[in-house]
Amino acid sequence: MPHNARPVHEVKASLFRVLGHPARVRILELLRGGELSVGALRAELGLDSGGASQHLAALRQAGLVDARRQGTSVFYRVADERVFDLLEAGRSIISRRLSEQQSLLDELEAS
Amino acid sequence: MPHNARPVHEVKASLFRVLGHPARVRILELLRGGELSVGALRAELGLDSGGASQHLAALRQAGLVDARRQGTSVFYRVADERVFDLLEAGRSIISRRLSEQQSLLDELEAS
DNA sequence: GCCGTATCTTCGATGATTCGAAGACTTCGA
DNA sequence: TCGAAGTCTTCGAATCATCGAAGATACGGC
Repeated sequence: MPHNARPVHEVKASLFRVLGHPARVRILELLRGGELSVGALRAELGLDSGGASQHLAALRQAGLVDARRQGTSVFYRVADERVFDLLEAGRSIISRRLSEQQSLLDELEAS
Repeated sequence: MPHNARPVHEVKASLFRVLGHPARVRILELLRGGELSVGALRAELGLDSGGASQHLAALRQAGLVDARRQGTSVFYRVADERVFDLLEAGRSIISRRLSEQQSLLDELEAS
């Protein structure tokens, strides 16, 4: 019977906080297609090397990605496919919000 | 053909950022059982009235909860049941991480 | 109208995150 | 061993979120 120093909701919150940055969301989405090197990610994201490393470090610390070195390049992949469930749930909530807003606009226009 | 001022991943990130606070995660979990008044939430969370309102305001702005006033009390409910998918996906990722850590500990102990 | 209860907002201080620049480290090939 | 490419870390400045205290607002009962 372990003595849990950190309440569950705190751990959960810190997981969500890691996803709370556009660059990190995009990184995960890019990694959906398979592993990518930092260079490839940088090219897509338009980040400088420092910024890319910082965000990747955050994702690594959170245990969401794994890194593999090959020559001078480092390749990243998602560590747990379930992050995509998270992203998908997020997408679904947002798309619903947007379509509700759209309905409001339509009503407004029709009145 | 809308001109989208905000890239999707930014919207997504801000959704996750709202969940990036223990108190807000707990609020949503408490609301899983149905609507609750601010007073009831405060009692569970141990928050002062200012703090509770601030967090509830954040959730409201994000469109994750709706409020209903009845007398002097305000009752909150989740606006979109899918947030629970989000929380559930988070729980699942965390629980996997924990069980992996546990395996490591077991190995260590057995060696 | 006035009071008490419940909730919300605002404000300034404090703490955490992010950004950009600089330099350090690792690996490979010449 | 040296240099170049790729990645990582560190630092200070700027930005953003959070906390606690105080006052503002909304409602119902008297």
